[in-house]
Amino acid sequence: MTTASPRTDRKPRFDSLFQEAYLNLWRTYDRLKVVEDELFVRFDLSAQQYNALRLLEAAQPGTLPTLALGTKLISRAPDMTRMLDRLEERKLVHRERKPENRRVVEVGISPAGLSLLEELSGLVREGHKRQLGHLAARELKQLIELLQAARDPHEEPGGRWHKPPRD
Amino acid sequence: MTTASPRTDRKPRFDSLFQEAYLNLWRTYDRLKVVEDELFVRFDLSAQQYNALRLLEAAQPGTLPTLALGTKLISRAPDMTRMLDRLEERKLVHRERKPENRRVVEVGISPAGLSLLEELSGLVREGHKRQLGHLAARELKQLIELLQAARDPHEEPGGRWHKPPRD
DNA sequence: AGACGATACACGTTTTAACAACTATTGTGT
DNA sequence: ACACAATAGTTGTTAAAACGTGTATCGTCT
Repeated sequence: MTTASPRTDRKPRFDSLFQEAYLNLWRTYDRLKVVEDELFVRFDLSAQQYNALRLLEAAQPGTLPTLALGTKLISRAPDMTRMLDRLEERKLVHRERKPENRRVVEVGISPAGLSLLEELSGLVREGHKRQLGHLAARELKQLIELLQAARDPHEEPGGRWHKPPRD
Repeated sequence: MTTASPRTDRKPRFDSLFQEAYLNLWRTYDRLKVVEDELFVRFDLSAQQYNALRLLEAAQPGTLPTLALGTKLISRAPDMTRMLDRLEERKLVHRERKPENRRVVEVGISPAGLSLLEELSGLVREGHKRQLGHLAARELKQLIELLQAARDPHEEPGGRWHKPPRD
């Protein structure tokens, strides 16, 4: 026999605290993503592509092999080739097969790519402020800490995103 | 003149604390999503489809108009019709045009849909535990609070996801 | 009652994502 | 040196997302 009073006693909207946390994470990501996408779409970029350009900028003046770049992205990308095809077509990156190991393709950001990043930098900063500008620095730091702790077991130990041991 | 020592002094990986928080959010969502997707893919479901089924289950024994269901989803879905097409094809939901207002299509979960949810319920619970089981209840609650605060200005006041005023 | 705007979906088309299979190149063991 | 496995990308194919447009229905105003 089930208690059926769908109006008054709010049934616990979540199955567990874990689920509640995850769904809140999902929802929050989705809402904030809207703000960011709205910005990038004006430049025919995805957040992922911007992320790639930023990584290539950071690698300057060096370059990165295609798949190495793929593993550094925030969100995994199973199709680096075509993503870079699109960026190369727009002359934002350049690719070159290395003579000493003809398997790897080195990717670097182009002057056009760098100037696009510069053009975007102010807007991106404003965008992030619109996303989270209402939170105090203390809250932001705490949020970052908790997010790191949340994903910690799901990161590879050596990886770029692994939380450094506190102290 | 720029200080160029790419090895030792780690340049501040983020432009601002806002960006650091958002990218941590993105990364954490992406890592935890992997765990969830891995589960659902075995049943040919997406997290979004599961979410829809859960909402229809909660609406039981009633039904929901197509677009009303769309707005309740965690992540917005601009193509409810075809998503429901797929679920209907698998007999997990049923649809019916209302006679008194022939514009709206009411969607309800089917017995097959309910039994799929039941089959999944244990696995989903385990999945969420694998995602976040390493955090203490106190941390989870704090994380939820912060996530709510983070997205609060981006939610419609009346909406399902709006934070209830504290006290 | 007929015109007009709003509502609720459905559909056509174009981009991406995702997965698997394939090619070229290099390293390794015998 | 030759076979074989491993590496690094690429390409083909299928499925899903995104976006704008189209269609039926209803409400409202005159």
